[in-house]
Amino acid sequence: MPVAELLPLRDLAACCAPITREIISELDAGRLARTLKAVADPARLRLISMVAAHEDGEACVCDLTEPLELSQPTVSHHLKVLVESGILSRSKRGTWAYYTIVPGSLDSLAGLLATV
Amino acid sequence: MPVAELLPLRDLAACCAPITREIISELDAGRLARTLKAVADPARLRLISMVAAHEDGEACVCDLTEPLELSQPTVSHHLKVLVESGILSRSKRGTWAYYTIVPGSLDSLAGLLATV
DNA sequence: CCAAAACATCGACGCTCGTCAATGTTTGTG
DNA sequence: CACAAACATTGACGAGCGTCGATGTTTTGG
Repeated sequence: MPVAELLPLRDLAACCAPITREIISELDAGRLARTLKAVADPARLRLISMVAAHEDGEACVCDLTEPLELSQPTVSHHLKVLVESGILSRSKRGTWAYYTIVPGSLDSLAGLLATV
Repeated sequence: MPVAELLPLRDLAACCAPITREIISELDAGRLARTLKAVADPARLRLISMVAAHEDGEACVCDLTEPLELSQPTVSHHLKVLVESGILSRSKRGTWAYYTIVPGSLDSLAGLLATV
């Protein structure tokens, strides 16, 4: 089944204006909050940072578990949250799962927060 | 006692580079996550939006309780979280408490998320 | 076909968070 | 001074979240 069916971030960036332009609707507030919650975690922020800084902009779980000092299931859980939010994308090659930052996703999210 | 002693947002914007420039430290990740958590809530997003859209960019609790369909203590709680995060500021005039968006706060937060 | 490696999923446990009713505090008014 | 209005604070409850150990799934290698 295709992965890119519902990407909350893409929906938000396409439909919504920045927070301070007009009063955000109850529905959009809920969707934006869910995406922000995905980023509002120390472990997930570090994961994003580590994926971006890694070679070729992609990293597998084994690269991330040790420096994060978290168990492998926990890291997999966090990565899943980030993928479901449209911030990371997952591509499996062999036994390894490589994670990449979805281009423009963080900028879209930032754009919804910015005043201008 | 003075209020503007520890403003997490101001600290973060002053000390940290965007997430994707270099690997964020464990300490900075925790601080940035706390600030993001303050925004990652539907009610608080709508509060920010409503304060920004209100006349003169400021609003009191009585202006916000009814359209949010939340109790007054809950609204006060959310506003307190936003003030402690450095996103809103509170100024009391008479019996009323007026809330305003701290200039540049949202942009600083957005800047930490943006890729460029 | 069997064993090992790399992840994903599950179940469970504490802890935090959002919400409200009740109460406290401060300011203005008669 | 007494009363009302506007908020803030407290205490409590249920829901959600981060974490882990244990287990399941898939792929590679012999």
